[in-house]
Amino acid sequence: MPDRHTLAETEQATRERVQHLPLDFAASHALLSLYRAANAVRGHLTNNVLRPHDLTWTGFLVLWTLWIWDSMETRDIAESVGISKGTLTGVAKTLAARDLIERIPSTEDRRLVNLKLSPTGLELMEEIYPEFNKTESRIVGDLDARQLETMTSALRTLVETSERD
Amino acid sequence: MPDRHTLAETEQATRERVQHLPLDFAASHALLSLYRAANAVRGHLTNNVLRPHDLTWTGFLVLWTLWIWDSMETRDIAESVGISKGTLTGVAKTLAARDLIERIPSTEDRRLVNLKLSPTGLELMEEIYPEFNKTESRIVGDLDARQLETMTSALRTLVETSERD
DNA sequence: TTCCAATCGTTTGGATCCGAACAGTAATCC
DNA sequence: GGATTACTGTTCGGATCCAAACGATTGGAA
Repeated sequence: MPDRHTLAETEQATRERVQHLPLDFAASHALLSLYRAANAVRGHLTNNVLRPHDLTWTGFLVLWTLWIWDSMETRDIAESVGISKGTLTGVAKTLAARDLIERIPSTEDRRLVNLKLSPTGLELMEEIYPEFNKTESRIVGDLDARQLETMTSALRTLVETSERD
Repeated sequence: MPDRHTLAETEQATRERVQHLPLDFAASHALLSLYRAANAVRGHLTNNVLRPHDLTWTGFLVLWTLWIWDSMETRDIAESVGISKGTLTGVAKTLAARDLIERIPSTEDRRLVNLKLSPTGLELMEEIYPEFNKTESRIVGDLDARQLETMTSALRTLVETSERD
């Protein structure tokens, strides 16, 4: 059992290392925790729920977005999922090859392409999502309602602040 | 201006879409916010602070880890940064090619390799980190101390819960 | 009408990332 | 002490990811 560094130990070491500089430790620790949490949650959901169905995290997010919004233009999907347009092209190609989504070129504006969940894709989402959500529920299970609400609200603020500039 | 979907609109649409299923909406919204926030913050810091110095997010995290802990075995660095061993090999190669880190094979156990910040790397970190932290501070600036503390604590709990199983 | 700037999705090149397979080294078992 | 097991960092193939360059299309300006 190697002695790995816990989050708390890392924070302590950080403080000692740069003690002489006028830094905002609270901000640093908060964002380090943010990054680690997102990584851990993503990894956990990917390995335990998505991988058995041969789905990628990004691929799942695209399917989920199409499930919620029925049909969307690719530019909006990319922005919603948080990936670049170029990345979406590749992901969509992979999903389309498995008949999970359909590509529907717009007739009004021939530059645009809409994506839509196929019947197979819809079926897959209705099978997977309850399981996915059950795992989500378990992950946040150690937080009480007040903590969860405050955290969610704070995270939303971070999104707005980061994207504002 | 295309009408993109905000986080709140997405949550509302989600609720309507899967209303008939017994789901944990609070958990779903919390983790969606978590993922979006991590992505937004990472993108903002990468574009505004790291890119001008030609540094990758992952590369910066490795440098930062070595800065805090002086020297580390690669397995611990990978675990600390949250990437696989194979990924670290590539990142370390890139950083070593720019003379930002040094590879130091262990004499006791010849399987092990230690990484260490080079003088150039140390200089770079002392230049970049104050700027990095200033941006971090601005990102969390819209949260009061209580919110920030609750959020950080909740995120730590998520890390532990996710990695426990 | 005729440019021309804006915007779409795609392609390209390079870096990142993972899981699995791998060779080398260390530790353990019998 | 010799064989097995465990663990290290590396390599490999395939998918993801981004920024930038690109061709196609649109719509407004001259």
